[in-house]
Amino acid sequence: MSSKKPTIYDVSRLAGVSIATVSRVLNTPDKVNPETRQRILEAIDSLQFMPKAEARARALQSTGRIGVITPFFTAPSFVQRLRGIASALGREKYELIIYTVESSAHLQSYLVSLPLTGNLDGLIIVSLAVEAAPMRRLMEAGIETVFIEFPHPDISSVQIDDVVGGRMAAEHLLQKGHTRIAFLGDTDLPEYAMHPVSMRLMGFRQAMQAAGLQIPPEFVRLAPYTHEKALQAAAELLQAPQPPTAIFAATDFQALGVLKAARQMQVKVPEQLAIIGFDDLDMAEYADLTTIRQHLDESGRLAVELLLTRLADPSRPPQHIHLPLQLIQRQTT
Amino acid sequence: MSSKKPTIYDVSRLAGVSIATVSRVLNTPDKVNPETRQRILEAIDSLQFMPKAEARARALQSTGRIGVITPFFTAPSFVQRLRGIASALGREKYELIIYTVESSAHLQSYLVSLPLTGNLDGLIIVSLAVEAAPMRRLMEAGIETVFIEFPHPDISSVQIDDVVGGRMAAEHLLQKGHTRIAFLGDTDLPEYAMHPVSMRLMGFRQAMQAAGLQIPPEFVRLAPYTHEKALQAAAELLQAPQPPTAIFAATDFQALGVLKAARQMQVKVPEQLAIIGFDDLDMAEYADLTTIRQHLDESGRLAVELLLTRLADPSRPPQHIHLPLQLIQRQTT
DNA sequence: AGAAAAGGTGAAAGCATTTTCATTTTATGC
DNA sequence: GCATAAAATGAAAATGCTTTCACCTTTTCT
Repeated sequence: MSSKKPTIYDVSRLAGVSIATVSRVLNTPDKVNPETRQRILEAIDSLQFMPKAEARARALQSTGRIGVITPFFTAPSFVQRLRGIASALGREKYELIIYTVESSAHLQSYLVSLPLTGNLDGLIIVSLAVEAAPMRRLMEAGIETVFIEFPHPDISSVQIDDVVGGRMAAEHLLQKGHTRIAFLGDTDLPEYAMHPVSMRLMGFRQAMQAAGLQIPPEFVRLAPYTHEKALQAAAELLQAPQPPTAIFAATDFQALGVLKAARQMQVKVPEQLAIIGFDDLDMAEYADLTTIRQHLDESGRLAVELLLTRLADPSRPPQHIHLPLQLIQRQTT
Repeated sequence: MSSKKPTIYDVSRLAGVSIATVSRVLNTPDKVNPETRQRILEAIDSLQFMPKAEARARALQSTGRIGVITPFFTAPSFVQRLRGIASALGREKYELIIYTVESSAHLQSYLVSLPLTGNLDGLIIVSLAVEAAPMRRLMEAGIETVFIEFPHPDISSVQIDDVVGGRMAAEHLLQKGHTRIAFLGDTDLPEYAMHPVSMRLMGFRQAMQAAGLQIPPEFVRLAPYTHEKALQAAAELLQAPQPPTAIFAATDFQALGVLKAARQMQVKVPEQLAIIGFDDLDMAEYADLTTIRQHLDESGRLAVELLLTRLADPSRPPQHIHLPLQLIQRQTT
């Protein structure tokens, strides 16, 4: 019932001595009279007293803590990464602490305080750009760090090549005979986060160029990362006088919006409109969406493994894992 | 060179500010002028200043840690709850620590160690059954606890009434004129976790009974929690000589499998087959699935609020919030 | 322009414990 | 007995940090 944590003062009061004596019982027991000591020990027991700060400091010192800094996870792709991380960390003796970031200032504040007061053994930073100075502090504080989706020469990372992915998607559509291909990306590019979508667009552009094709400017659409907006953008594309015959959506989540638009407009997929996504979310399989798989779960798992390796043996050099991309052909192309 | 460990005072002197400002740079960096902050950070770097965990713990009365114990989150519903929790906790000064549980023993081990070494201020336990003894220990350790989906008189909780939800789903289908209604639930009922699906089935049964209808035994199907298995179970139902005209899937995730089966078998939804799900996951909206919304994000958010309220004022009595369910009518019924 | 709100900062009051130092009590030697 | 060393204890200072409060600047609004 009484949830108040007892302090050394409570003990001293109960035992009828000063706090100094209580402290001595704890630290230098032989310096206090056996009878007094006994009385104080009883008081300690009956109050369930535990010198908290110390216990905490000690616990935090050695106990393994691994932090994950991630953009606030509305996007399913972050969730799937997190799932990979959690599953890899599951049986380890490490605690998993989640820091969600929702603004650049927020990220900065974490980067300032975590190395110093975070008590972390390791840190995984997902899809966020970190500047040189905070990074140096991280390293000096002895926190092993792994980036996901952010390359840095001195820090281990797990990356995918979004440019190649964009190219793969485009080449797949080209190979199916499409020439009028539109691109749908998202606009949610907070300045503090990576924006892989731009890279995918770049790859898409490269492939189109290589095939000698122009992309009409109105075929490159950006919409906020919601189903409705994606749906709306797709609808506008399809209502144009010369609509595209294929759409490359830079994220599966948006591809689903496109699919829904096609359904609503009675546009047959893939006959009248081919759709390809990117990510291979869980839902992509359900929706039979052709997509570029980037194995999100795996990226999280690998990040944890990189971290654990380095924690076990800090002399190991940083590694940079490039996760392969894979075209998953389903029903929408 | 200099042997003494630098303290916050050294930093403040070097940076020409008060110790308060240095402390703020560490704890609430956005509350200090960028230029000042920069100067202080430089001082910190040049002195290799490292705040002492013990002193910090002392000044900081609360440890600022909130744990979440959740079954290992493959299921999207857990993820959405977690999202609610993370978002509610976002700006608070609490750390969010995730403990994923994958077996009964695992859960027990957490319940044993967390009260002692966890250093937690609060704990949210999601969809897990906790016995009396471990719970007592939790309370004695002074860890405020909130349950999601597990009722207990002395502990705050956020619950939904799955029986009512099952009834709502059934009544909706009945009202649409269906009489041959099948039920599809999942079989993943680890002994340590709650199994709301059984409750939903119970509600479903009640409503059918109230309408004077029998449920043929073969119309109650259980399948593992994957798309494929749900799809397969649905296919079997639909291939029966007298197939159901409606299916109530106990989770949206499985409802999507049913939808896919219908699509593959060219069964028209909702004309030939009505489908209703449960949860209202993000995907439900995309799939235009009629479902019972249980507002998963909200349940996480509420749990955090309950916890914070009690942490702020432990004398507040435990609350039990019953989250209302809501029928979301979309295109599949 | 002046008033009100917001932003930034330092002085000082905690926080729970250890440690120093002075004081009281007890034991010891002659 | 009586000084005197030794032992036991408490008051208070110190620890290194956070946080509140009040004050002083800016900015914003009217």
